[in-house]
Amino acid sequence: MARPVEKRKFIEEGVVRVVAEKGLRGTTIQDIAEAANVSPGLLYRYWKNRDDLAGEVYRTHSLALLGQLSILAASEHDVPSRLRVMLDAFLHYADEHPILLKFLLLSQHDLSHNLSPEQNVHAFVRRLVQEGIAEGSLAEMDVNVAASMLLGLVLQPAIASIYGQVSNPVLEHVPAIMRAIEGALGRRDSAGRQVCRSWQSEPSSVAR
Amino acid sequence: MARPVEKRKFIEEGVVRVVAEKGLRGTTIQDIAEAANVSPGLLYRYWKNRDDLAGEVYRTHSLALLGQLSILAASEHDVPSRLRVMLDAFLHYADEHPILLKFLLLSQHDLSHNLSPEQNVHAFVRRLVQEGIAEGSLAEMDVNVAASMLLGLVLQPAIASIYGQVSNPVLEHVPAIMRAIEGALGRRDSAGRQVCRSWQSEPSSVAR
DNA sequence: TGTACATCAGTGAACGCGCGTTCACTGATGTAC
DNA sequence: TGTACATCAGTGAACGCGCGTTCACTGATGTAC
Repeated sequence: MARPVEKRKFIEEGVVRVVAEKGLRGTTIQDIAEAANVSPGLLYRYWKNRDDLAGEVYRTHSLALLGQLSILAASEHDVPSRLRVMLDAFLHYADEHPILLKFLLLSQHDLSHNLSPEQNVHAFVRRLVQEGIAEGSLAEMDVNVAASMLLGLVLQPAIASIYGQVSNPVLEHVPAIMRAIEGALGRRDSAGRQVCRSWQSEPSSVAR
Repeated sequence: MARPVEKRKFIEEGVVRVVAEKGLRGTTIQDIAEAANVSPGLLYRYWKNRDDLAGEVYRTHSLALLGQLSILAASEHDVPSRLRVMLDAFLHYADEHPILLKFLLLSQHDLSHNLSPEQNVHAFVRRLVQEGIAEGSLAEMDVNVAASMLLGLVLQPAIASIYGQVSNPVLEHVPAIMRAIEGALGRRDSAGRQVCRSWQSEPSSVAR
């Protein structure tokens, strides 16, 4: 047992599982070591302490997810289409990696300081809302309120699915959530009809 | 220093402040004792331990808030009106008791087992959605998904305001959030026009 | 190919601090007579 | 009204367990010659 084995990854995977279950402050070094099948001492070869470990893992997965969503968004040409591909990818992620998502959502308060202000989720969504208002697909309103509502509309169903309050796979609820987003934020004319045609179009390429 | 002083209440208030800041597992008995200006030992006269104390306080405030919202809802005769008075009261609460709300939201994962299943927030909102669909003011859709979206639409702006991402007072955003709720969940006819008139009416009695 | 040594991922016993919890004690107030 | 005693909210020193962290050690693999 030496060079060939990479137990570092076991630890990175273990901490996600334990923290998702017990919360960061509720998990001990022993818990992590046991979950990773590793001696407690090994942790300190790679990280300064538990917060350092959890922070790095949180940062890595957050940026990976946000980066993936950014790339998908960049290939679409209006905000409704971007929202659709991102929603699709996010709920796909929620179905595939429920424990990882639980880790990310539960640890936000303790670990989000590991992300720089520009990497902040709220700021990311706000930029999207600003673009939507500028291009005329979203109704004019307070961008911060709109961003938080959009976030809530997407995150809460994902959270509910983690707690078994919503049926799996969540991916099946994309159409319902997409309609709700359109209704909540989409621009309408004085007769109450939707203004931007791209809300209706089918997804161009759905990642499954 | 004896009978006349009721330090029990200092502790109940102190634990809210500290847990809102550090999270339940991150706060020590010492922290609570200091915040309440009380000796650590006193805690054990009234509660079995920290979780017992926090659980009781969580339960009390959750039920008080939910009870208050229920009473307000009961005096309105359709779901849109009920949603409006509840939204108004909830955001008023968020403005008046931001630390208490932070405590309740942050401790959900650790403490919500202190509420019985019927006292669960998701179940509460789901019942409301079911009524709305039955009376025709809400569009027909999966009640669990609808309940979680409704919750997200309201909770996320409140959370954002706690973190300073949305301007205070949040109460000012009631009209914007109400419009979003209507758009996201309200029933529409085939022409896309709203069906239920009560979405438009002004609040009957706004608690300020 | 064999030998001697270096490297370094990984171990786990040991340490000591910080924390939750206990409990003998204090002293102000209430009460009996 | 005064005295003696009971009550009980509140204290804080002391204890001991559990936890984070350290570090001397192991042994498999790599490398030099």
